[in-house]
Amino acid sequence: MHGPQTIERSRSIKPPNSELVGADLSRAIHEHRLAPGTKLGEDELADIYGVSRTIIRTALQRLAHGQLVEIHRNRGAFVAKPTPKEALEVFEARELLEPRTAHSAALRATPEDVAALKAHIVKEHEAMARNDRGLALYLSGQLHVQIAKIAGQSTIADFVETLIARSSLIVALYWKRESALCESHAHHSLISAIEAHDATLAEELMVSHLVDLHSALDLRDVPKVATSLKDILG
Amino acid sequence: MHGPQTIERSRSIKPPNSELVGADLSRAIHEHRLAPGTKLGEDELADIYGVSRTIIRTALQRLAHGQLVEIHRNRGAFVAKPTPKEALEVFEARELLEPRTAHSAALRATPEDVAALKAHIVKEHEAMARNDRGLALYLSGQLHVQIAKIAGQSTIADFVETLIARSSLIVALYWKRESALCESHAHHSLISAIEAHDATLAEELMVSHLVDLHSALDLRDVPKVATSLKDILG
DNA sequence: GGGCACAATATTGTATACAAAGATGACGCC
DNA sequence: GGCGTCATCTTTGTATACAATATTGTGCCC
Repeated sequence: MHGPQTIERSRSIKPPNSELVGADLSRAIHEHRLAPGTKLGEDELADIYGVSRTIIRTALQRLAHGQLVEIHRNRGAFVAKPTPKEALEVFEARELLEPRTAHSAALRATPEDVAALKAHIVKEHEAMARNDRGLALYLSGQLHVQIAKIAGQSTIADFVETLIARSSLIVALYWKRESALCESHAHHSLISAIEAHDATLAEELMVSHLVDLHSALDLRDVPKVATSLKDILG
Repeated sequence: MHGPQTIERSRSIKPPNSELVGADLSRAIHEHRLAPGTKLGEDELADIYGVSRTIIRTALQRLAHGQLVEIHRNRGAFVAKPTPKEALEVFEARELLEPRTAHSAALRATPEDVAALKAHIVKEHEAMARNDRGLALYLSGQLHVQIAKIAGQSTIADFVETLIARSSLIVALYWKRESALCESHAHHSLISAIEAHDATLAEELMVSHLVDLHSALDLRDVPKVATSLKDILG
């Protein structure tokens, strides 16, 4: 069984604060180590991270604001389980924002930016080669965030970051296609366009990449990771 | 002097929770009763609302995530003071998102939606007639939020809500023009276009409305509401 | 034997106590 | 007299204790 137990606490000497805890949980969700719907008990997490519930609550509230976690009053926090409608909205929002960020990024990217993107892709490949699906997925999302940041619109970049995070949950629930190779190819050509400062091409590539991702989702069905009850009944 | 002291605590019998406190503070910021840079001391707010610092801290953290409040570690929370760059980004983001929401809203608006928008405008007029600039400003922003919600994209509507809130701070800092009449007119024609389901027109009107707002800002200067020190020196 | 009511338990919500960090003011030194 | 340093004080950060609510298990009644 995977769950909070599998999260390794950071090895820093100082006890982690809410930001570190939040980042760690966020990463675990990104990498699909925490499945949608998983209960995030406060005492449990407090034990794991070696801090008081105060820290944990702060971290959970932060994640809840980013809609990675749902908090039900008096019932606790759970890894969010986006509905098909929400999933659709997230991808529609991405299709609205990200082509624009790709465009701007292509115009503004410095050689250092491009180098960072390429280094990122290398790590992505390594993770895939290692068959580390979780890490590959995380890195794949972070590339989109990085492009948004290069675009120099930190406000929109923040939005994109939120959307990417939620996309990870959506992939966990609604992904129907196994091969992720196409993605890697899409990222390559995208970076090439950015490197060549071909904004129009970058924008077009981003559009088709997102459409491709979007079409790899099966939003008709109920979530694969069903409620425990439903899971048993199904 | 204006400040937290002027906030009337809600009269409900039950003590307010963090959501209520956050909403109240948010409203106070929207209405310019709390100026950018104002210190939001935890004990002070706890006294005002009659709750413990726990509640206040939760509320402040929520507001900080929406960038209405800045929290500096070990220094406390302050009403945010967007820089000119941030202000520009907020309006660029609005110019990217809101025309789209106006377009969708025009296509989807039900008669009830339109009625609600008109009722909203009436309240806006009343507030202006009463010379209640704060309330008028709040309502003016909320109209944009309402349009985004009618568009049926709750994800994007959330983004717009954030941007509107920050816009209120930006107006407090960078507004150079006194007359707000044009706004009212813009809102009128926008609603008419939505009522007529003329999506293209609604989109265009939103663009020009935002450009108009944007151009009414003076982003070259440093914030009007200066740091206390600067204020004295200037 | 099934279902409802109630009690016991576990978990979250809130308040408070204590610790740590920054801000302020006084004192002494240059 | 100005400036730096140290001590005091205020304010925030964290942990813990207590209260309130939801959940679960038990027993009774039908």
